[in-house]
Amino acid sequence: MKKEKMTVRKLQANETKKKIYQCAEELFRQHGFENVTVDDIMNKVGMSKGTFFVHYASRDALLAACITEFVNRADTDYESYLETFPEQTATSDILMAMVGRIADNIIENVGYERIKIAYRIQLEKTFDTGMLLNHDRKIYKTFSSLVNRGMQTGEFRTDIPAESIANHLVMAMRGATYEWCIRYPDFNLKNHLLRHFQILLCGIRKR
Amino acid sequence: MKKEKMTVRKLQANETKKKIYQCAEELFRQHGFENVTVDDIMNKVGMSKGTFFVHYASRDALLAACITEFVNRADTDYESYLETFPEQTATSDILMAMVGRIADNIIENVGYERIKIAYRIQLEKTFDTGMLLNHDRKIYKTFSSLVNRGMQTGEFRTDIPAESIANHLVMAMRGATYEWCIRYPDFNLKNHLLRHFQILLCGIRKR
Amino acid sequence: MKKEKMTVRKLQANETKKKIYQCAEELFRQHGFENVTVDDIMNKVGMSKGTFFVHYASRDALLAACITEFVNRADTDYESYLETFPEQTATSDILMAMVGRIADNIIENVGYERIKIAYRIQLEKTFDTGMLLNHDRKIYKTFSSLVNRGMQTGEFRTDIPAESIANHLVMAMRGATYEWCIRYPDFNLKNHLLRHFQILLCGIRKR
Amino acid sequence: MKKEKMTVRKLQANETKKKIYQCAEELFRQHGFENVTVDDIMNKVGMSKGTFFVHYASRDALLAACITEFVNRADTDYESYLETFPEQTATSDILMAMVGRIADNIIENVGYERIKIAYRIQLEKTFDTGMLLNHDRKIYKTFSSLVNRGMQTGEFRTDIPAESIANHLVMAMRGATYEWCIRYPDFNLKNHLLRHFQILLCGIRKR
DNA sequence: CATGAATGAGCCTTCATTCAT
DNA sequence: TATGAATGAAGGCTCATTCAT
Repeated sequence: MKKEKMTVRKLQANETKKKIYQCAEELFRQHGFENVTVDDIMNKVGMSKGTFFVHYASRDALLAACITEFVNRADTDYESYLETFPEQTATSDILMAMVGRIADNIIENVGYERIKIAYRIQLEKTFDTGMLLNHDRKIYKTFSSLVNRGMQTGEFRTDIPAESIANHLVMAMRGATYEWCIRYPDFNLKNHLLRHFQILLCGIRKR
Repeated sequence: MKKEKMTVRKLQANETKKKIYQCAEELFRQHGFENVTVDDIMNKVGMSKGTFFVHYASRDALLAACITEFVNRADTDYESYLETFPEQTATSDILMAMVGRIADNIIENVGYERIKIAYRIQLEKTFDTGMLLNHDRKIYKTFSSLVNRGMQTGEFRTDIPAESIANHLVMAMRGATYEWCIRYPDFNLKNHLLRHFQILLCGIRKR
Repeated sequence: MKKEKMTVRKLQANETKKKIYQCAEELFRQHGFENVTVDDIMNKVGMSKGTFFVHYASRDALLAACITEFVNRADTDYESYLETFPEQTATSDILMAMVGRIADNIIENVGYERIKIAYRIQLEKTFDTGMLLNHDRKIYKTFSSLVNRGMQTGEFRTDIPAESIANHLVMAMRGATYEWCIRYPDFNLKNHLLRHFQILLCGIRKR
Repeated sequence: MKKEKMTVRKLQANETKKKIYQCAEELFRQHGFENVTVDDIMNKVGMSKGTFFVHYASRDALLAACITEFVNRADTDYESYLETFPEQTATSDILMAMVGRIADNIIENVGYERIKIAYRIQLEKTFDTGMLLNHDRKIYKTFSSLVNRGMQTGEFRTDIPAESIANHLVMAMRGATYEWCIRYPDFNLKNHLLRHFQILLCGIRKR
């Protein structure tokens, strides 16, 4: 009985915390990180400023929470996706499918504003940028194993180390994503990305 | 006589404005745009705060001036550089030389901090970002004409429009530069850029 | 049955109130009155903030309770101590023994931090300082009767009223205690006090 | 001409700073150090809060300035006063005159509220308490040399080191002053001090 | 043109207290 | 009784901008 009461209140509290988070996030996306004050957030939430500090130790704590969220959103498990392909599928095709899927994830799951913020933060380095770059290591590994597969099947050139090629691919991904951020909405991320990787693929193929 | 005095004053004024600009720019590079106050700037200049507003309408006006400068710095006339190559030079070689030159210009003339700021500003869009993207059109044209040349000499594939290829190349440049910004100093821009373009080149070449 | 429960609850409540008091007191001694918040206290107690206000009407109410406690601690019954001396003991000796005992009580029973707080509060007069000065009247009486005894036995001068001399002695006590507070720990209260009273004693003795 | 203008403005600025100081000081005396906010001060001054920070780096900076002032006020040069006495004057008389003069200085020049604050600060030790105790060293020396004189003229007992006696005297001064602070206005500092020193003097005299 | 004192809106944070559960 | 989420009034401090000199 006591426990239930506790749960009800905690539920409400969580609701509040979530609302703060959501309002903040929306404002961040609209106006950028540094241009949103605690006042702005709590005005939007419709509660008192003091309440903010009940749920977040500081403005920075909320920022950190946001960034963590962004990273998590981008952290789709691509590895498992790879296993869905029939064994005889050409590595190039897997690679292209992969790139398409990543693009979809970025566009739909992460979203333009969030990505933009993530890219800004990396340039500002106010926060531990390691998080974001670490995350990429997963992508590095994914690409790396993919390139290796292509080398073993004799599809890809072998004069450049697989790892190095993977680096180039990730860099290209990031480059296209950055381009999307600054050209939005006049830039179709998926299309450009696919075409770009087609060119890169030609450059990687054994001839 | 009155005129002379005016001239003297104007000269002094220009001197002052320039000094403000230089001090501000250095501070911006050191601490980032948002973290430098008018006080900081004028402390460094060694003049009073009021003087700042004599020469710049607002803090933002100075920022805008800075960005314009950054763009101009990057605006080396690469076209003329192209003409220095003997007529029979392979387009691939010219392209690679070109990329190397651009890298040198970015690294030495523009500099890491300035580039980083420019890239940040594009993401923040507090200012007219058009400037920066316009500037690139020059590079687009340069790459475009280069790709065209390669197509005419039969070196490059012709199934993709030259302009489109140029777009991919510029995007790759920007991607590598962004990577430099976030990985600095553990990332050799010129090396990576050249290797990356070698791969791209393979993807563009006729086979 | 209901009654028993009530008693149980009351006991628990008292327990809680006491715990709050003890934790608060320790924090006050460590960090000073103004630097301890209700949060700090209840954190140490390990209960919720709301509970504090169940037991104390306000933060100030707790402070008042503390001060009362301090006073009570200092309120050792010195009178009864006096009676332990053989009748023929010289008054000077009793006086000195008395002073030594008071010093011991201050040092060991009351303690440095508590005394310091008490002395500060008297200067701040945020609370009813009367309490503290009233308490002293007991000491006045003790000293007074002692001085009277000395006069009757012909040990002490009689040109100054006994009460007035007692006032001087208490003031000297307080002065030395204040000195202890501000020179702690480089000041041995008991030693200094005894030496000081030796001088005073010389000034009081009949010659 | 330019200089004069400068002077006029600086004069006004100094005026403002002084006004802030005076208003602050008055509020401090009325309500105690911690209970006065920058808002309070500037409300009284009748200028904007920002102006406060033009003249004082922080609230604490103002507090420090106040305390320094208090100390300076108490720092009357008693040494020179000593020299005004005819050579054959009895040391006891000089000592008593000295004490009277110190009392006058405390009462009239320093003032009740300021002394109270100084004594509180010593107990709080928020600030460098050294300042206040250092100042006393002057008094120590003054008393010390006076006691020495008394010993040399054979007026004072010599079984206690002059320095030690001086310590007792200063402590007594401080004790009486503290008493004044907490008993104000029902305590005549000068009278009590003189009577107290008369007793002490008896204790110090050779017999 | 240069100065720098004055401004005031704004910012993040703290904390005693209330109250529904 | 106990809880802890919510409150809101302060508090100290920053900073771009204005303006009289």
